Amino acid sequence: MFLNIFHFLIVLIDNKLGFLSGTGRIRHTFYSPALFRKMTKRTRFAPSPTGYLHVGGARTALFSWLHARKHGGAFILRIEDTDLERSTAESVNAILEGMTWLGLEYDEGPLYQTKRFDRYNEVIDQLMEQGLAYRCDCSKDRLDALREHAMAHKEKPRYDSHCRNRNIDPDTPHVIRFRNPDDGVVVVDDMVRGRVTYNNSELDDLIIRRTDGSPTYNLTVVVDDSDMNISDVIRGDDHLNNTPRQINILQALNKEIPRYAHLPMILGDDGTRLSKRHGAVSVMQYMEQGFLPEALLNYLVRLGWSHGDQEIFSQEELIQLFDIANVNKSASSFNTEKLLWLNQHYIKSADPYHLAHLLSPHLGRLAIDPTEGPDIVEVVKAQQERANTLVEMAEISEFIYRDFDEFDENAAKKHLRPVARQALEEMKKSLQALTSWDVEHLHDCVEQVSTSLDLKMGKVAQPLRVAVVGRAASPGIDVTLYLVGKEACLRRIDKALAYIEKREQQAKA
RNA sequence: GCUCCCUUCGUCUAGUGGCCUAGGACUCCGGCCUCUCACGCCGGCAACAGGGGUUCGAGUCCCCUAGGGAGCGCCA
Repeated sequence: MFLNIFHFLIVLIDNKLGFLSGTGRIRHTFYSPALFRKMTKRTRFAPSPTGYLHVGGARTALFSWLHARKHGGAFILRIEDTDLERSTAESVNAILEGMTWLGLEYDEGPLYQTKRFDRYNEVIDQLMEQGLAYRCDCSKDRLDALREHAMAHKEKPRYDSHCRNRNIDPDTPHVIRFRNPDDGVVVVDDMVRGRVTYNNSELDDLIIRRTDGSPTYNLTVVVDDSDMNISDVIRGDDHLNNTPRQINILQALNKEIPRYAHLPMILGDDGTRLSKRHGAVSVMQYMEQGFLPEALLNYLVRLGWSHGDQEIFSQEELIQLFDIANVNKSASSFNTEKLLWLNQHYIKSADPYHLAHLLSPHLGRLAIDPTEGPDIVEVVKAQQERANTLVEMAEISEFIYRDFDEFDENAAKKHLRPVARQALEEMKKSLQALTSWDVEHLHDCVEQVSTSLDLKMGKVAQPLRVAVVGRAASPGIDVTLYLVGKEACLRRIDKALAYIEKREQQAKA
């Protein structure tokens, strides 16, 4: 019953997302001739929907996607949801959202494993018939005892094949185990790790069907990769040790062995395993924090991969230059500082119109309505070189849209002093008289006041800046005045003059 | 514990036996530019985990040690 409800939900989500996301749902049915499939590279990303898309998963997806794109192949998304307890529809949603934001479009999928139980059972039955799998009714207690005993004797815990020839009654509760070869070796010829050899004596008879009848990971992965004609399996290196078992199952099934590439993991900035305490781990958190997808992608691709000394890559360059063979073997630590630098780079070089579109929601979060102010594109142009993130850009642009409450203490102390009063008063007069409020005239205006008072431009511009912005940093003074607008400028200069006045009174008292 | 994997500046990396006096990037520190903040430009600090071999020659090949990671589930 639970299973059925679950299926129903998945189908619902599937349909809904297809409608919502729009991307990545093109089905390349023309690939169907099996022969043609074998000739083209087919990669997949196969997350289990038990949480959001984190940066490690995103990089795995990226490498897989690049490998497929580079070779003109197909990139397939498969949802590994056989763990009915932990899989959720929200997670599926979050993963698809993350991939869409990053622009990792898939050619086929999302395919759900929960929809393929019949096929897994078919394969398991086939293995049973061929004597390559068997029923086992060993109790949890027995298995635990086995494990404890092995550990105590400094051995690797292995199932002892106790039920191999016991012919257990199909009607009693049981699991099904794969009969692993007893001797010989399995060689994994990995595209990044090189040749890794395992002794079959290290492996045991793993469970492929649970007591409740559901198939387990190592079986489903093998069946799916094979059925979907995956030519290159690119995944995290936590799966390296599963690979020999999977190869053995594939061989028992008489199926072709795909090429493997096991990617090193991504660690937090302190060198320990990435977790929530490292701040942002979900790719959507990066969106919320004002990162551009191209920056995150560029950062992620350089984690473990390089092309000489090149740091900046366009998507086209990546597809052209990426080579899975150049991927490092060792784990790397996530460094937010460098990501910020890349983000700034992409903000700097982005099209202002495009950026304006992305900035709007971040202004919205500060309860600013971008239409109640100057052209947002002008704001973006003015701030493009001084923001590391869109969040920062919104924050440093707040003064354009509304009056600040207090002057920044240090800035006011330094620039809003009695000596600045004359400059501010002159500026006020001059601005009041100005008929065309544009950058050029505003620039002339500040310059003229400086000259007439025989002051360096900084002596006028800085007090003026603090008066109008509230703090000591902003775009060029002319652009700043222009964006704030005449009315607000005059109002704020008055406020600054009042501040100076008050300060003078206090000094006397 | 056992099996497998990994190890170049703080971080990401270049390096495929002589091009290495170990290069680039981020960070940091100086300086220039400048109306501020940024941007940009110039300069600086900083690494081959340790020990044995092989070789005329080792960051690069081999072995050992140390450190780190993963797997050893009726999780994926």
